[in-house]
Amino acid sequence: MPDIAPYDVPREDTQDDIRETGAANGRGTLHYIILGLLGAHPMSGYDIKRAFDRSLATYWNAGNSQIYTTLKALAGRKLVSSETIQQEGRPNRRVYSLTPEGRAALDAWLAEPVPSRFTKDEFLTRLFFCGQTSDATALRHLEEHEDALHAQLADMERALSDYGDRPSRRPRLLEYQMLVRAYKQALLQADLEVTQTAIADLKARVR
Amino acid sequence: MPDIAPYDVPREDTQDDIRETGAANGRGTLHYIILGLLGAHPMSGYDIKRAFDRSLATYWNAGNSQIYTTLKALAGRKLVSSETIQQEGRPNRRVYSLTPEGRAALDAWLAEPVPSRFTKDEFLTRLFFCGQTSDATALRHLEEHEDALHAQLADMERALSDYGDRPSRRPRLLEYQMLVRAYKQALLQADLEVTQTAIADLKARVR
DNA sequence: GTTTGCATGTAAACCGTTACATGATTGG
DNA sequence: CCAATCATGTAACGGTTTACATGCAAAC
Repeated sequence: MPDIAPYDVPREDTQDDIRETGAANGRGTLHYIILGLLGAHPMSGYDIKRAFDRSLATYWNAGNSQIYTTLKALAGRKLVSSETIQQEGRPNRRVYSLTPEGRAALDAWLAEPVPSRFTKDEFLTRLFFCGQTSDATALRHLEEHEDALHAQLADMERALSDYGDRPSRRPRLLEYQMLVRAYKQALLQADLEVTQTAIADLKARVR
Repeated sequence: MPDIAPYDVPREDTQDDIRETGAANGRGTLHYIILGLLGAHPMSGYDIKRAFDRSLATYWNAGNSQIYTTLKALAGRKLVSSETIQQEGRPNRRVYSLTPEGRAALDAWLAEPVPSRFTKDEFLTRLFFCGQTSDATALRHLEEHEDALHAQLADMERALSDYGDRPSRRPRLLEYQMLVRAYKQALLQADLEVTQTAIADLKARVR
C-alpha cells in the first residue's frame, strides 16, 4: 500500500515520543497562517481576510467566521494579544499582534517538516469515473478545466503587476511570496499543457 | 477580488432555482465516488477501501469509518441496495449495488461541471511564510518536497506495471483511469522540475 | 438610493480524522 | 507465535463551510 494516507491504520509507533508542549502537535494550519500574517505586522480580522483574498487565496483560504473564532482561540492561548483602536466615522478595529510565545510557535511551525497528506483533486476524481459517461462529457470537463486554468493564470498576471514590486522594508517577506507565486504559476502552466494534450488526444481518438 | 473562494460572501442570487430533487445539490463528493465505484460492479465496504488504496488514493481517500457510514446513508436514500453474502471461514460480506436511482444520481454528477473551489496546498502555504525564517529552512522544505515527489513518481511507476494492462471487459472504464494516471504523472513530473529549479535558484542566491 | 467598503461576529451543519472495538483464518 | 488479511462497524473530536446578523459612511 502507498505510504500517503495513514487513515484509520493503527499507526506503527513512531519514535517521536518527544511530544511538543502543545504548540506544534500537528493540525491547525489556519492557526499558523494567522500567526504568520501577524508575524509581518499587527492586523485586524478584517485585514487578515483581505490578506487571504489578495495573496493567499490560491493556496489556502478561510471565511470570516473561521478567522474571528481562530483569533479568539489564539488569544486564549496567549499566542496573540489585542487592542481596540477607536475610529471615527467607521467601526472600531480590534488589532492583534504576536506575543513572544506566538512568535516561538510560528518559528517552530516554520521549522518542522510539512506533513505529507494526499491532496484532494475534484477534477481528476471526476475524470476518473468518466468511463461511465460519454467521451463528449469528458471532453467538456477537460475544456472547462482549461478555461479555469486560463482564468487563474490571468488572475496571477494581474496580481503580479498590481502588487508586483513595490518597495518594502523586510524584502525577504516579499521575496518568498514572489517565489511561491512564480512556483504556482509554473504549475498552472504545466497543468494547462497537460490538459491541452489530453484534449487533443481525446479529440483524435473520438474522430 | 478573485472569483475563487466564495466563502461567507452572501451569494449574488444564482439563476438556478431549479433545485434538484435532492440528489445532486452540491457537496458530498465521497457519496458520488462510492456510487462511481459501485457503478463498475457491486462491492462491499472492504472492497471500496481497497479500491481507494489501490487506485484512487492519489486523488482522494477515505477511512473505513467514513466509507461504512456513507454506505448506510446511501442505502437510506435508496441510491444503493445491499445483500449479505454468507461465507465460511471468514466474515460475511455486505455487498452493495447501485439502484436505478443511484445510477441516475451518478449520471447527473458526471454530467455537471466540477465546482471550482480553491485547493489547499500545505507546502506552498508553508513556503509563503519562509521569509520569516532562514533560507536554509526554506531549502530544507524544498528538498523534502523533492523527495516526496520522487517517492510518489516511483509509486506511480510501480502501480502502472502492477496493474498496467490487464484485459478487461468494459475497457472504457480502464481507459479513463489510465488517462487520469498519466495526467497525474505529468503533473508530478512538472512539479518536480519546478522544485528543482527553485532549489537551484535558492542555492545560487545564498552562495 | 443602492451598492460597496468597513468592521465584527454567532449558530449550525457538514466533512474528515483518530481512536476504539471485535474476531476468525492463513502464512511466515 | 506473530503478523497480516478479511470484514464491519461506533464514538468523539476538530476543522471547514454556509447561512445569518448588524450597522454606519462614502461613492456612484
